[in-house]
Amino acid sequence: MSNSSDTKAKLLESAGPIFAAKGYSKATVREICDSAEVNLAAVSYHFGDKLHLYIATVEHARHWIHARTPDRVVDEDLPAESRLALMIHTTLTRFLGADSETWHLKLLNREILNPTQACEKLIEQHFGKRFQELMDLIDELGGPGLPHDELERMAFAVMAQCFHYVIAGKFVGLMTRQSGTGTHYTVEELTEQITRFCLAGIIHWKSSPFPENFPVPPKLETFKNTVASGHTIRLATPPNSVSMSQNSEQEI
Amino acid sequence: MSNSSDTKAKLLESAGPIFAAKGYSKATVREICDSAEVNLAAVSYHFGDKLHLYIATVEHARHWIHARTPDRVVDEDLPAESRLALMIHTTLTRFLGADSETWHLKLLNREILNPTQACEKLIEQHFGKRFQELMDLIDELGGPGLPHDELERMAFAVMAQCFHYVIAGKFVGLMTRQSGTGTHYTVEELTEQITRFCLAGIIHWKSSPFPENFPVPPKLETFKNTVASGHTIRLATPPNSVSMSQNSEQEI
DNA sequence: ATTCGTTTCATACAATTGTTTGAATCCCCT
DNA sequence: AGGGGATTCAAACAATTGTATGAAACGAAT
Repeated sequence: MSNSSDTKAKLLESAGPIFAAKGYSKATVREICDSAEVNLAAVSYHFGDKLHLYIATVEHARHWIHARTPDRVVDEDLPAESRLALMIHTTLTRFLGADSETWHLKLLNREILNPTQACEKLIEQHFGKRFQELMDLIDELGGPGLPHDELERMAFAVMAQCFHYVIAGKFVGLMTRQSGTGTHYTVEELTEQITRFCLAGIIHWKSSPFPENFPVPPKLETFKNTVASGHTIRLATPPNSVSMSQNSEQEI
Repeated sequence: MSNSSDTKAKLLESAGPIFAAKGYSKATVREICDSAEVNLAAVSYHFGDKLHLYIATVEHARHWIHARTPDRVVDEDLPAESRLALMIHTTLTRFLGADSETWHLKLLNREILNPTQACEKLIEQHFGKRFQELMDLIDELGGPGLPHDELERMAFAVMAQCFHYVIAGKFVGLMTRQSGTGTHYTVEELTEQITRFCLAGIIHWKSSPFPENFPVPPKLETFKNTVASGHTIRLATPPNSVSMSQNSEQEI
């Protein structure tokens, strides 16, 4: 067996950042093997094919993170507000950090946005824990008696804002280029912004009214000659709700 | 010239949904030509190459939307709360609708997440308008005197939540599968949720405190043995702020 | 009807990429 | 020292994809 696990490990370590940066299909096995300084056939020999190398890489990343992440990320003794800030700061730091340091999480993040076959349960388990933690926190902050679905969607609201600066970073850059506020998007400023915004949202959630019977948005096709005026809310929803409909064939 | 523009139009119409669904690199010229029922060489002949077909398609989509979208999407006479709800509803409806009806916007959305060379200014212009509209609305809601950068980031907070269900739809589906709340993610419920949450966040923004001196999040490497305890906020930020750093090589 | 520029078509080419192959090499064991 | 399984290597194969080519078909003007 000799140094068999050596090449295998080199491959896993090299494949991680590349898969994380370029995604499954744009990462080439040649590039990975070059980076790992192993022969091209090594992937086939040690993992069977590219897909199974990828799966092993995701597993590797999950283990790496799992081994270094305590069951509860935040200290129970802190006030809830600080715990929320801490969670947000941690997430932003890890997602916005240099590639070389944070590819593990970025790879999992890629799986979040585009789950692939064999990894769904893993992702579900790992992020499910973090998500539950966030929901508990929101429950504590938002006062008791919040319905489960509202809690869930508020947790998504927090996550969405953290994700946004990772996913749509280039867009943020474009939008802020002309206003010259590009320097206001450091991890610290974003942490403060998101924390304060979400705290206000959560704490005042119950007393925040929804403007009822707001005019239905005109459909795109008839936009030109229609002026919005007060109907009731349009009830027609797409056949499937949000769950599995979007991003149907983006990766793998 | 005969029916030259016929094939050209067929190509543009067929390329749109395909590029929108699969992205630039995964969409193949052959697939597009098959769908358009034109010869393979038509792309080369009419557009030069695949890239210029793509650029033309984005342009086409932008024109299509631009011609159907009034300068101001929302009615000035409505109360600001209703206008926010309307904006959010419109965005969600368009992004979560069936592919065949909404590929124009989805293609532009793809450009947002991953701007490509020739289209940046177009996207910037189109979405810049919508973004400014949103910022004006938040300014009106959040009371006067809000600094520009705070306004900007709040607008991103609203956008981020709308985008989230488009981008991370599969993730939402996975997370909500076990709790059985999948039916709570219709356009209407999401509109209400996001509107109420953001309204609370915006209106109570000024009075929402940031927990100062919250403990610094332990770095991943040392997670296991470190217990968070009160330092000051870590000031070290990644060399570049969020702007152009992420998603460096996802698409062409 | 012939001509000529435009458009379409079937086919071929070159580059890339995942995978395979069979020989060469290494390393442990007796 | 040598046998034998495990591993590495260079080269090749097959499939896909963007693009180019040259002939054929078309349509309007003469």
